[in-house]
Amino acid sequence: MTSLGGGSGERDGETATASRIRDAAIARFARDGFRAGLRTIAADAGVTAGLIVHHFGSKDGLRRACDEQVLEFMRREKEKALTDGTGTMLLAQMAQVEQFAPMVQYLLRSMQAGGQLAAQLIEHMIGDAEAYLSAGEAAGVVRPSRDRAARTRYLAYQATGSMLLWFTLHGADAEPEKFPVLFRRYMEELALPALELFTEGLLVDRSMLDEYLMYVPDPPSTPDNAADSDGTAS
Amino acid sequence: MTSLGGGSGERDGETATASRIRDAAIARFARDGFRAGLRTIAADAGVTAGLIVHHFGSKDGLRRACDEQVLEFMRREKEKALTDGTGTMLLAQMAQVEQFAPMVQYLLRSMQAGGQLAAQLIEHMIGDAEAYLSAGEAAGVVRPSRDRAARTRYLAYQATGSMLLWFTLHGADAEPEKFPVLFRRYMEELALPALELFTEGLLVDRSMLDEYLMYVPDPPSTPDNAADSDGTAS
DNA sequence: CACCAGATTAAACACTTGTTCAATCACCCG
DNA sequence: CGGGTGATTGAACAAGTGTTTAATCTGGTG
Repeated sequence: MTSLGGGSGERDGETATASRIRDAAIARFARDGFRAGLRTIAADAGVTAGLIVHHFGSKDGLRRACDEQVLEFMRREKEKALTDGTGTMLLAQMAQVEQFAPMVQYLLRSMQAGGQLAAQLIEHMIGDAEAYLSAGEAAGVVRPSRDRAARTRYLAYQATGSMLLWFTLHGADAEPEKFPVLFRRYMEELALPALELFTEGLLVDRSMLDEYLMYVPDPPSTPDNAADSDGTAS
Repeated sequence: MTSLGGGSGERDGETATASRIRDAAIARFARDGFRAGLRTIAADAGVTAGLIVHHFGSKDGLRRACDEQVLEFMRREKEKALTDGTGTMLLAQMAQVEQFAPMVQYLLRSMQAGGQLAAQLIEHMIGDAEAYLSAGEAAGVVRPSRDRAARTRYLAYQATGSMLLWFTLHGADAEPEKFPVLFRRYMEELALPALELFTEGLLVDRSMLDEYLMYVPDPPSTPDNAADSDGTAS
């Protein structure tokens, strides 16, 4: 196999070898984490370590190229499938495709490490969830919230974070071929409690919520909360 | 200050220097992650790198000692405060105490890396949540679930995972002194949507849940789900 | 005091890391 | 064919890693 036919081709101004290196790096970073050495990646791509820095400047440059590739891949795929508002479903679908699994795994690794890609991705997901939840509200299937932006962020963090933690603890590090089945297991384990919580809630009465609403002076709409730049300076 | 009076003293059979090294390691691991070098930790503790391996055998031995210390610290603290069933409140309280903040931060690092401590901790939290939710059900304030064990795991992963992700993305790495205020910000941002979701749910009608219950053949109780025996074995 | 065990150190070791450098190779243009 | 340009290599470098080893220091016991 000289080139992966499906997901990853050369970007403009990129030689075939460079993109091969980049793909090998994504796969290796996904498998071993970002502490993987340049020589290992070079061996995967059938080249030398020196050539990598010749093409990408440095290891950090290589990682930036990987980030960009994964992000653009996500952008492309997003239009081909409907999300459930949190991106979890989208990721689950992509992880089933053997070709795309490394990308998803790279993404998880990126979130473990907390890079810029992770932040961008989360913001994307929040944006999608915002649209999705708004549509749901308009259609009358989603309850309105007292603070829509806060709820959107909350749901996105919940969905993504729990998935991240689950994979971290269940050793998604190990064999990449286990990844798709792990993903399915996660979804199966999660579906019922999630649906229960979303349709029926957890608590029987409203006392805790009402107490909180009584206690907190801040009214529903806080425009500066959506930006999340700094917010509370005290 | 020769010894930290509050949280960390010598354990039995441990010299004062050893515990000083261990505490320095916890703080340094919390600050820089587990890739922190032995020489850095040694400098923090005012000793040499060789002495560390003399006392702990290896870097991994040192990390095991740190894990054990943090875990035992958590065990001790757990009895002094009521949890909200997920451990989040407990962590939030502890993070406010300047002395304990490194422990909490070490814990987050441990979950980022996915070690054994993280798995143990999550199991602890799930156990606590189990008891707490059961008590809530008995008291009539928590709705019963069709699969209590699955819901418990789900809630624990949600709470812990979203917190982990939030801190990873909001740069809890940087300044340790920012950690307590970051924690408070997280709780404030989270409280309203969480309470809303827990008391009112997200969806207006039950169609999605009913569809799922119709579609899935598996009845509520799956005994092998509660144990989750294999864990991180690979 | 002599002696020993443990704490502690400084230096070296073997290894990996990312990066640099000069040399070679391949190919395209004139 | 000549020449130049970028791809590519292998070796070297400097810095860092965890670990080992021999030596020194220290304190308690006979």
